[in-house]
Amino acid sequence: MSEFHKILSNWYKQNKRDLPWRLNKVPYYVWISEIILQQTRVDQGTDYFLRFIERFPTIDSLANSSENEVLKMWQGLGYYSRARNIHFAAQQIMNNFNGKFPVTYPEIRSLKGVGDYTAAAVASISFGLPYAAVDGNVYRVLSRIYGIATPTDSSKGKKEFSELAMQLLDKQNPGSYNEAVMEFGALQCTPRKPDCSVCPFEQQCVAFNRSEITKLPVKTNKIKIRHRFFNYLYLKHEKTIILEQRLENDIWQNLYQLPLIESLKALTLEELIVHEKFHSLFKTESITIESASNEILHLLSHQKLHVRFIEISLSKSEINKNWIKIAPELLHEYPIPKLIDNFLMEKNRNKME
DNA sequence: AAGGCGGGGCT
DNA sequence: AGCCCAGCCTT
Repeated sequence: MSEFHKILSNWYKQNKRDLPWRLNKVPYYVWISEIILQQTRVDQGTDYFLRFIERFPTIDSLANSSENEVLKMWQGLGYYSRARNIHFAAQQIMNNFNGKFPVTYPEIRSLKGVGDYTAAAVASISFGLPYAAVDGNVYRVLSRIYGIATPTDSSKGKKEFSELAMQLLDKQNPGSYNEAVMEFGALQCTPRKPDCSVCPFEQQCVAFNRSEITKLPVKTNKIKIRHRFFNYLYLKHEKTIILEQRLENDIWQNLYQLPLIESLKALTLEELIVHEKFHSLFKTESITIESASNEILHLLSHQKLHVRFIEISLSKSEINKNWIKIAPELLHEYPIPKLIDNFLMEKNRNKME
């Protein structure tokens, strides 16, 4: 056992967390946990994992559910393509692998939503196969200990780090090795303010010895924020409410929302009612706005949404084709962005009073 | 190679 | 306000 493995495994024994997907390494559970944890903190994903496997205990039950049901379990977690891909991949397993979770790296990698990282994680943790999982934690830990300044979001960097990770991999215990590096990155070698005074790698850590902890890892990517203006219509028709599905290739794809008028800038109510999209939604001109909320700012990683809710009473003749008319009691069946859900919950609560 | 995709926590 | 999180897919 190399010095690196010795230090790491010793640290892991003392600091390993009890996480639900570590109790039972069946591939289905490991797979679901890895998808949920993509770009998602353990604290945020844990409850989702427990609810997901309770609702869909087997690959078969997942494959035979509707996409709406799967998206509903994902509501509030973000990056919803993960849920759509999980659903699709469950059907891949039923159709291509006879309902048995695939047992080789290339087969696992062929599942929709499973990239190099997730394939390596599942293959090593569930099947003991010698593949190094390289995630954000691994980039950070290796870049610091070995003093590597190659940008982790470049193809050169991805290649360099994955090759180093494969060299370091403990091929006798690839699963626990991968888990240990990631756990070390998550708990000890943290992105900001790591407590290097209690780090077992303090002696050999290149970044620490050069006082370059805050400089590593290097990322070049700079994200640009796009501003968007959403005017949501809360249309009341007798006791029902109106939803529509977002089918565009955009945020919240396939989730449901209130009918939306997006504009290029913030609109006054006067500007809204003469807006082209507003007119195209309604057959008659006699629409009156009952009330409108102030602008709510909703922040996404790449977008800043300026959102307003417009309340309108509707006559029956004005139900649009693409609109779904539902009773409020059925809202729990529809996957809805958290932003919309919060608004509707608030409306419902007021009604109860 | 670059851009798009959520929501939340931390500094 | 900016960065990051057990990344992946599309163009």
